[in-house]
Amino acid sequence: MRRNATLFDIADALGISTGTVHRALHNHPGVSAATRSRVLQVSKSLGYRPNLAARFLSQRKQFRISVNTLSGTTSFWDEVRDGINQGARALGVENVELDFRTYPLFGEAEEEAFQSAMKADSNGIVAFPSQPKNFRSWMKLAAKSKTPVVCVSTDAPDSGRLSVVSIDTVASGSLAADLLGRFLGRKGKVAATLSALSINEHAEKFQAFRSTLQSLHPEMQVLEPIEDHDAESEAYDKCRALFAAHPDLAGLYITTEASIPVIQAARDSGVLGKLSMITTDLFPKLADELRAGNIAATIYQRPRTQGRLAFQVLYNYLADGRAPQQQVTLVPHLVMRGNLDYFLARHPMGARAKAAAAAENGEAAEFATFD
Amino acid sequence: MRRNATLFDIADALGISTGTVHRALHNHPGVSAATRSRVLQVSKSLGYRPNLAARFLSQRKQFRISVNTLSGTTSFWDEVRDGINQGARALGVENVELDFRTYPLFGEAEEEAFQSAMKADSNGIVAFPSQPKNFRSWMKLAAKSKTPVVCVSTDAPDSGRLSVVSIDTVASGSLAADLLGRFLGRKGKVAATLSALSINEHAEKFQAFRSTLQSLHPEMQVLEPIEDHDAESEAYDKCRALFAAHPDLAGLYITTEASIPVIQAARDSGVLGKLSMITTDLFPKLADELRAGNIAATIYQRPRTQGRLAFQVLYNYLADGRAPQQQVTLVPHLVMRGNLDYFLARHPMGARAKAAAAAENGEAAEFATFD
DNA sequence: AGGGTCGCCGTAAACGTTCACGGGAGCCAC
DNA sequence: GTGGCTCCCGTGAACGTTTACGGCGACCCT
Repeated sequence: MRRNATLFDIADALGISTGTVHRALHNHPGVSAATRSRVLQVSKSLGYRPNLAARFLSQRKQFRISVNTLSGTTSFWDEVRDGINQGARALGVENVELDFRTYPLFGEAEEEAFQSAMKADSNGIVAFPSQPKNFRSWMKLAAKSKTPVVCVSTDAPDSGRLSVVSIDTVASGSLAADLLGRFLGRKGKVAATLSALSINEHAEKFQAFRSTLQSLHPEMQVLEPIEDHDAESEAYDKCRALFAAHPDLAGLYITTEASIPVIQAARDSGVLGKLSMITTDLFPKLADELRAGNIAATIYQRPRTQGRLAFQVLYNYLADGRAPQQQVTLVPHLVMRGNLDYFLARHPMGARAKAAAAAENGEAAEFATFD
Repeated sequence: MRRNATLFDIADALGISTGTVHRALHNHPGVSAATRSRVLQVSKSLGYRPNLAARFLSQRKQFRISVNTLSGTTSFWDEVRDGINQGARALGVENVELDFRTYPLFGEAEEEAFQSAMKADSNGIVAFPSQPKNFRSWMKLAAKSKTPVVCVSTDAPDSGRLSVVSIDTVASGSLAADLLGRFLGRKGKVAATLSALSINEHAEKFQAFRSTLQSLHPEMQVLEPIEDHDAESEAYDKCRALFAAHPDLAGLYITTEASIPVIQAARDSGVLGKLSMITTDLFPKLADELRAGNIAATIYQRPRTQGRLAFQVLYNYLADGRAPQQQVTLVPHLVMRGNLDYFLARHPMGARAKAAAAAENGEAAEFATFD
């Protein structure tokens, strides 16, 4: 069982010192081209792989990662942060320090968080770009000091971000379409609400929803999308108008977080029972509606997994310099009445209780919250 | 930014040596009860956390983990092994050596793999208990040398295994029930096939399927389960008989891997078009049927994630002594025509091409296969 | 009193990598 | 010939933990 080759093995084979080998392998100055190539040669032939434990111990590098996210009303962002923590803990070596900066949706607090992160010499940032437009200019701050930024949940295209971790919009929209089609017997009129068509993710979801419905269930009719601009009252009003204008509406896909006002509108319009609704995300109020049978299904965007992957992407880049994929997308989970209990047990409220119970038994609570 | 407390800090505070501190913290002999408690006291007050990089470097421990799985016909087990590899690579430090032992479903090769693993001084085993009964006796081998065993995909109750990683059977069965109910307009007759009621997982899935259907869609009728005992011909024959006996059958839930013979039976009986079927797993042939619209949906059991978690559970136990949960269950994914392409891109066949493309761009292929 | 054992503890060398420092060779200029 | 410079390279000390070894009492036995 031969152990891995070390720097010393390479140095020994060439009759040089480990310092030179190290410089050669890392393209540091102070090595002649001839020796460098000989080192690379021998390194490859010995199958050298650096001992990461020794590296971490030696350079004692503490990555400082700033996490800039919303202090949202639902637990979505709590779960994202939880996933980031989880990713950091799963690391084996603890050489990363997380700075959480949270701010409300509106206002300039987002920019302040960015500036504060830069001032604190963060090595990397995980951020939610609430306004992709403005985000571009925040990003210039980070670009100055070559600080990599990974977007989570929403992309900021052409902003120079390192990568983005989000739900696969096409998979979400298409799944919703296929489901609604089968729930409704492949006929009838359906609609969809979204935040704004100007936001890429929402536009893509709707596009996927419509095109899938047209190709798989061509007899169905898709109405024009409804934009609520993240305002509850707008969602409510527009949906009441929708239900009034289309009394024969059979299905509704709510891509936004604000599903409660839509459900309320359906209730007030008296169409709650005869409407098949598919919503997005999962939180207590929505769970109640799901259990009551008022909505058929909800698409869970796995915030915890998003957070965990965002962290891992950023960490791998910082630690190894590995360029990640431009985008990392993941499948959403489908939650219906049938499997609702499974998700509630893993939800922050339920999971906390469960983690406490696990701790009683001396078990690790870590895996209680995997999805 | 004060760094973490070290052994030396503790030793210094007490005027003793690091060796003693180390012995005290690890309950090693050679320390008086008095000093031990003082060490623990100071350690806690300083918030000491061991530097894992230093630990790994020092003890240079190479965990040897044996992975005993099926050489199955579908890609399920390839994906499980892939996930285990992924878990090992994501570790940050490379101190684990994986020994893969694969064997066919029947025969005594499974026992041989166990013996071989013990002979090779494996520190831990990830195994699939193909025959939970016999498994108990294999486990005695492992128990002798206190080798922890984590079951993957199927549990072996009362066998002394450390933990099990599998799909949540209740979530699977209940989801299938809820879906079929809504696909069929909440009425009609449905059936389910499974491998054998004597296998816990299958019994639980069916039980969840039936009880969810009864509670959510009480007007529907569930027939007695069909056991195929993992034999394709038996599945085919019994399903032909089923279709003949119940021409009004509306839905079918196939919990087993062997869905192809069932589909063939439906085709030969001429009921393929009017039957709503939900299957399990995902492989090329099944993808074709899904794309053709012959089955409504399939429940993907996320073998890669199962493998990754099984590895992590075992590793955390070996490295930190953390007792894991008795069972780790995960949600299955729902695959329909709408989101099929997403999964195919991540499947071994598609993923290989994608990984190659990512490598071209200098990107890490690692995240191409996440789910 | 000498020798042996046992319990407690200090010492120091490893593990493999990183990095600051310095030294020698060569070269040019004054 | 002295000084200064650059280019290449060796040296050695860190990083924090583990572990084999040895030492120093205290105690018991003959």
